[in-house]
Amino acid sequence: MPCPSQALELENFLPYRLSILAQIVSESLHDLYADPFGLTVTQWRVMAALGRFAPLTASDVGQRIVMDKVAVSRAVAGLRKRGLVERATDRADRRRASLRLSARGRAMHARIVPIALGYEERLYKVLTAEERRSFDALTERLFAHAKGIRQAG
Amino acid sequence: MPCPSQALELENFLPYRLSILAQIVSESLHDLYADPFGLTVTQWRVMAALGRFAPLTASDVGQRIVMDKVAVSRAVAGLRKRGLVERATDRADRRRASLRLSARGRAMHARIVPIALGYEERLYKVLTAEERRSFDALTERLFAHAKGIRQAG
DNA sequence: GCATAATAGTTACATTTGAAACTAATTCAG
DNA sequence: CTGAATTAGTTTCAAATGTAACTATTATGC
Repeated sequence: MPCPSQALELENFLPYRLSILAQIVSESLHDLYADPFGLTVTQWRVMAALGRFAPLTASDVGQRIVMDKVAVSRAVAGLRKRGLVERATDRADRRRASLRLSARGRAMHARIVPIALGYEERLYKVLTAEERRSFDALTERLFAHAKGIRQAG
Repeated sequence: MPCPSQALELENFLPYRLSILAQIVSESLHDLYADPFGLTVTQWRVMAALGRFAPLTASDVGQRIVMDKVAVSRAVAGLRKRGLVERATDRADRRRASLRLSARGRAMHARIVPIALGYEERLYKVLTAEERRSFDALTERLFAHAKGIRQAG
């Protein structure tokens, strides 16, 4: 074998494995809230961010959920049209506007959260408590490291 | 507290964490091959599948890389236009066509594989060998379980 | 102060993606 | 056999997405 550069075994290749795992989890969860609540994945994430940290500006939301400002803007537009999110222009800096869930938005959020946590719990059932902690710690480290690598180039 | 349904802490929520981890890893890798080779993520995955398992039909490819047939069809069309993939209609069943990398495709594949494996190795450096095995085993179990949950409904 | 640059957010356009309809070939039921 | 049902793969049309341009407002340099 002249050039024994290892073969790429797709099924064992970390980026690929992470991608399909994240995909099936995200789609499974979406199956649970898409139909009853009519939310896209991005809309739900914006609601989740506001449910936890409101009030936030659109930029804050984007930072929290790692989503660019255009995507946030569109998700918020859709949520406002349905009366789920309220916006208040900042008096001091009128470029900014703080966002928060409306009463309706909070009510919907409160109904989705147990569904989301229930799914997560169901998923975690395949791991022991210790494995679960271990997995969380490992993903955390991988994430931090991946960010570092990316910036370093 | 009347309804103590735990709060959803987005930053600790498994589906969310997996999603952003997979995203940054996939994008980082894409940064490495997009510019020099002009491939999309889906095109690269098709090449990787063919590089490892050819010949495959389009359906086979879709199964391997968890991608629907429309996406495979489009990726293959692009790769064929660039002379990276060859198609041969099956004599026995003329609906099918087996796909494989062309000589050019193999050459490009051979140049990308070390880059991809190098990135993976770099990413894994933040884990010990044992942590790495552990992480692989845990993702494998989570993936199998997520598939099971999804089908069960 | 006033022109310039920077920031928050939206809009417009082009590309990508996904769902459904479609074509072509094969299988199956009677 | 013959017509309905299946399967492989492509095309079509609508929706989602990303990039870049744009508006409005605030900060900065001189």
